[in-house]
Amino acid sequence: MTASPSASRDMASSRVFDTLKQDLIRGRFAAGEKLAISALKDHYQVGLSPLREALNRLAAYGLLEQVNQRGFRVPAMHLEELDDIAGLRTQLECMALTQAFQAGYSEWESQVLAAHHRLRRADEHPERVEEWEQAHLRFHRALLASCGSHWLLRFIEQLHDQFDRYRRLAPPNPAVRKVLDRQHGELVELALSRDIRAARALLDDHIRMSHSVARGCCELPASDDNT
Amino acid sequence: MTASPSASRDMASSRVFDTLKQDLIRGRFAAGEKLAISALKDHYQVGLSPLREALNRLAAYGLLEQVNQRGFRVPAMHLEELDDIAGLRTQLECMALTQAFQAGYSEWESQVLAAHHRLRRADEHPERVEEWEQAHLRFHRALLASCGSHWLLRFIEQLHDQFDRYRRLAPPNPAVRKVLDRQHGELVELALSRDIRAARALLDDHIRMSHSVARGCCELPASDDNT
DNA sequence: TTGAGTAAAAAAATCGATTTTGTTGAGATG
DNA sequence: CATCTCAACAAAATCGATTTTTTTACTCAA
Repeated sequence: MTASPSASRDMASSRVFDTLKQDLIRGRFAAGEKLAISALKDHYQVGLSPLREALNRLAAYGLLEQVNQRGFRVPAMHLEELDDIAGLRTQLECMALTQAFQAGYSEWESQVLAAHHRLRRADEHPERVEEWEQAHLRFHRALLASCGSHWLLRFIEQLHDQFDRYRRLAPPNPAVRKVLDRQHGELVELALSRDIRAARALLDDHIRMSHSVARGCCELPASDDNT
Repeated sequence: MTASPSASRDMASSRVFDTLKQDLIRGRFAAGEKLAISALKDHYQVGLSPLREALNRLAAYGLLEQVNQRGFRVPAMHLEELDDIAGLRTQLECMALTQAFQAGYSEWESQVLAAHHRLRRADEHPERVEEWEQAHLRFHRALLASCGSHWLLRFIEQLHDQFDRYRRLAPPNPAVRKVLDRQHGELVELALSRDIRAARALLDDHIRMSHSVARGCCELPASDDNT
């Protein structure tokens, strides 16, 4: 789940890194907001050192900004940046998809099918949003997993997190969700039949649709409020 | 120069981040080596907290590995990974180059010319290796700077650092250096004439050449020694 | 009223010490 | 002789307190 630190459930800094990361992606903090370190310390029940280490990791990961001598703040959100993220994500995922189709064998197919099954299961309980989100993330991960490039997967993961930060601003939309879900199923079929061209086009559409949904909600939130 | 923390010359943690980052890229530590934190503390003349914060950032950046409850270690180096890095770097830089050519205007052209001039100047003093390295990095940065994608540039920078970690293992080779230098000049010309196709091919060659040089030295160092 | 200067308060960064965890090796046991 | 246990040690992670820097609040002069 975490990007960089081959995480450990035993370290306070890793624990707070994971939860803070999720909270940032879920939009629990306002864009541009300055983080009050001592408040976080109380909220997450950790000491200063592990908290600061987690904040440093998140800043290096791009989910926080660290400024000179005045702490950490949540990055502002701009329509422009969303477009950048979505466009690059499309390119990198299509690249990875192509390689995954070329390199993937039966183990990969099994993992994709399994992940898709879990995603459909999660679909049956629309109220458990976080479970669906996790299954969704894992499905897309499984789809590209066999691409063979550690670094490409790493960047895609990072972009996905950034993208979700925008996408999560949008309210749930059952109609859109239904379309996206159908696309997931089609992606699985195209993966099994190794139809690269069609799969790339579909993945492109898939991201484009989430993109336009997120785009609709991006202008609303203030881009630079301070606290 | 640094990737994530909009750096400040005033923070101990940022200072040690920068120097440690350079030392890692320059290969001052053996691949796979476990870092002795208290030794680093003495060597870099900082306290534990800023040092640990820097280590955490470097781990999130991918220049260190953090393991459970046993500190930090320098990532092992594998031929396989070098190929991954080089391949992805080629793709991303070609992508950025194309966009840069489309979007770049006179200010960009000026910056490219200026950076190239500084690189040629640095060439005149082969003994000042670090100056050349910096000028080289800045030249490539200037070439892609106008591509318009913050995230693409960020990933390229990260890959460049990873690539250099391998490339720096190779001993200086004046013959290769001469070819690479000529290519820099040609890239400038192609940038000014906006010859995208030729420039992409040349950039591909350029990276491929560094890649093969680095490749020659990658099998020698032990891939997983512990301390 | 505004603006520069300054002192008090708040926040961030850092330090030193403590706690926790992992590692090593001697001795006991099968 | 191999393996297991457990104490002693070393290292990492964390805590609490201190130092440094920024921000705020206030005074006084233009």
